[in-house]
Amino acid sequence: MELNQKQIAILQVAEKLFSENGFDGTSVRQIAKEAEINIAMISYYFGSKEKLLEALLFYRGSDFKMQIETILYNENHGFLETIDQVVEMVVRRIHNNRRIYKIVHFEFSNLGRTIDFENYINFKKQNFQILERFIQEGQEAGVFSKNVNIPLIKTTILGSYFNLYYNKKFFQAMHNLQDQFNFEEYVEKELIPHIQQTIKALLTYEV
Amino acid sequence: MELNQKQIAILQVAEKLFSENGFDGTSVRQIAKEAEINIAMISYYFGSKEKLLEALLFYRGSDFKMQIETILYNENHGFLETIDQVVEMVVRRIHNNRRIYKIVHFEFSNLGRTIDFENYINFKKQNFQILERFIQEGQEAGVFSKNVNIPLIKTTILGSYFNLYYNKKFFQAMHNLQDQFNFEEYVEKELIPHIQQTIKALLTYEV
DNA sequence: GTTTAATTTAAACATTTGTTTAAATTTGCA
DNA sequence: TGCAAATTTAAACAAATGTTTAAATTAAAC
Repeated sequence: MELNQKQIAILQVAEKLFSENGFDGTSVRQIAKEAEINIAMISYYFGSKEKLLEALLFYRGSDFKMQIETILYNENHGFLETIDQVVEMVVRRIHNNRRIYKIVHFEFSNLGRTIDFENYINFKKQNFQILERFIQEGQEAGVFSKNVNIPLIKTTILGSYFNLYYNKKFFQAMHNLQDQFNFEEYVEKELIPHIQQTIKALLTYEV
Repeated sequence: MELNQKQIAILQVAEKLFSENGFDGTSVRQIAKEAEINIAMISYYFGSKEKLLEALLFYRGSDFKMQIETILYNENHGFLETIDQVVEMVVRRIHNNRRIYKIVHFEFSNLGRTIDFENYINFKKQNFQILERFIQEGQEAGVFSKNVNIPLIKTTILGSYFNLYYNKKFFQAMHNLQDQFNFEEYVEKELIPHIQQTIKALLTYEV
């Protein structure tokens, strides 16, 4: 599907509004107003509101292409240093794509709404396999513990990020962080080091 | 606020539907139909749809009372075994309350919708402080590493659970788990041990 | 410059939305 | 039993929803 500049502008507005207010909490009139277009343009370009969401997922799907391979096969460093780099990169990437992740989590985590996710899953599968192979190499090299659930390692990395993101408001209030809590700064200075430390600990922990 | 049986039944239906379809994706007619009541009963009992949500959060808030204290101060066991028990209990508890957590995550993670969360935050704060004190004791006993971000430990535990929950469909497809993937079983047999292992590793990891 | 296609517009559409009304029914109590 | 309060009902309300229409405007092609 070819997208012109106007279509991309609409998708970006839709992504913002869907992630802030949900799919059902966003009206096509809101999107049209914020994107400064006529309501009918949404049907004209995308067919319907549902198809607009599909187009958005497809559009962002191509953004998911990741540079993990270049880090993993630039093997000048040790396994533990490489893990640090991978965690840093993964967290920054999901932070950049947090809106579309939120949409996916909330609109598709139940069985109700269904669209074709084959591309999405295939892409994630590829990414995962690269990480899986790296951890296995570390295990064979005797650096990483063998008794770990590799799929759940990614779950823990992403989960730590998103649970902070989804509870941002409460986290700040709970831990008496300064009023003008800077989420991005906290991610860089606290969350990324925490996850790095956690994953390294797990991968070197002998039971 | 006193709630009779009929009101509680309505709240439970609302909780199910809100968590499956979101607040805006659920109509009062759906709730009324599934709860087998007349639409007007929602206004009659709760005032409005928004106030129904507030009542639900308040109702579930009292469920959040947790039994962590009884585990932590039954100090027959070592610190590491106690951590295992705490993780197990926390995960099971959020699993039981997963619907209301999802509602909170998605309806309140952005600044748009706001209601009074003081009770919710105060309660979570109390829970957190119990855990915090326990970890500090472990640190003073020389069992736990001192270089950890305690607030983020809870973030990692909850995040691991919810990221699996929100990606259930994809996780299953990605890792070629059997078709009749049993989420509850996977939580018990794989996720809980994984998180236990992760937290113990982190708390004993020396940098 | 004319004609054809693509884009943009305002208006209208049928539904669905949350809420209210006023009458009917049930319940609790003297 | 009689009466007042609480509950339940069907119907109606205005407002908002996603989508379509047909005309108007702009861009592209010849």
